[in-house]
Amino acid sequence: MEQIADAEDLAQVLRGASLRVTRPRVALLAAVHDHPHADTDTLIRAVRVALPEVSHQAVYDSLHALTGAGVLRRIQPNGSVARYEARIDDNHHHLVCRSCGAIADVDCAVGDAPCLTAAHDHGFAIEEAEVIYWGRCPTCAATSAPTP
Amino acid sequence: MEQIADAEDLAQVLRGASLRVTRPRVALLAAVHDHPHADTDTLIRAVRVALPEVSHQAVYDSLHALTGAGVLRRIQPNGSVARYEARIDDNHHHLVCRSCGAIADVDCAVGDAPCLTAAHDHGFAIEEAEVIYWGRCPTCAATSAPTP
DNA sequence: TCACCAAACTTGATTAATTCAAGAATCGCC
DNA sequence: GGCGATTCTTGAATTAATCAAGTTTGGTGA
Repeated sequence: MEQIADAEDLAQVLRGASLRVTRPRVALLAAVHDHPHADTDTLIRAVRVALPEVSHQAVYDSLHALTGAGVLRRIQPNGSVARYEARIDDNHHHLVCRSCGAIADVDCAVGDAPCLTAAHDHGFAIEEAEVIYWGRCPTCAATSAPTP
Repeated sequence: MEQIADAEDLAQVLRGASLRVTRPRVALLAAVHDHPHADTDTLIRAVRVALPEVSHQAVYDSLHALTGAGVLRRIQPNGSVARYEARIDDNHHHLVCRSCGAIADVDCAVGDAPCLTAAHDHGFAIEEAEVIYWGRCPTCAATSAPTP
């Protein structure tokens, strides 16, 4: 549970996004940095280590505010609950383990804004491509079970 | 609400996947063919047009069975509920509208099993790549609102 | 430094999607 | 046609997330 960035840095991130700096938000940002790809429940618990009295609603509100401002990114692989990550402005994608649900980051192979060209865009104005690689993490791949 | 494939064809699909052929399952398969990318609630309603007495649980069970057998594919773009599609064995991806949630299919630009090479796989055994293109559908793009 | 006010937070209830569980009905095989 | 396992019905329970009303707090301008 180490603090990767100090409170003042995180406050700057919030100010930079025109968001008010509150204790719950700073604690939440720290929690997301500490627990990449964590779900909401994990984040609530992590925030409460620093601020025991924070309500779950404050965390939900903050997650929405920070996600809306582009400070956090929400991801939600197929049967999973919502998870959040401190979004760096790179264009990275995710590896998800079918067995244990572990998530890892992968840089995009093609470039900075790749995959943005679909074969046939049906008239859609495409803004972003999200890629999820499904497979088995090293630990689960080593386990006997061939395919769960 | 036209039947795209007749009941016997759908029954064959089920038998081919070693699944028992039941009225709810056949009706569900037909419903998924008729309503591509529909959510569970829509499918329950569609199934009940043909079989009014079907329980929601039967639909949930059938969706799990057919998804597990590879006859259907479950997709769930970021804040959306689960949606299902009759999975043809091609490797196609999805266009999702950020405004209205509309989903369209896109063939994969790169080939049959593309994108399967990530820059750095972290030791994962990658089996499949899922791509979601986020943007705005023609209708929503035409609407004044620049970004919702 | 102080006071104000909108934004953010607390508290507590509510919704929506999905799952769990026990017993009845049905499918496929013999 | 009858048997046994699977599937379906019924109804309750869980979980994630949202809604709503009232209180507190951060930031701005006096």
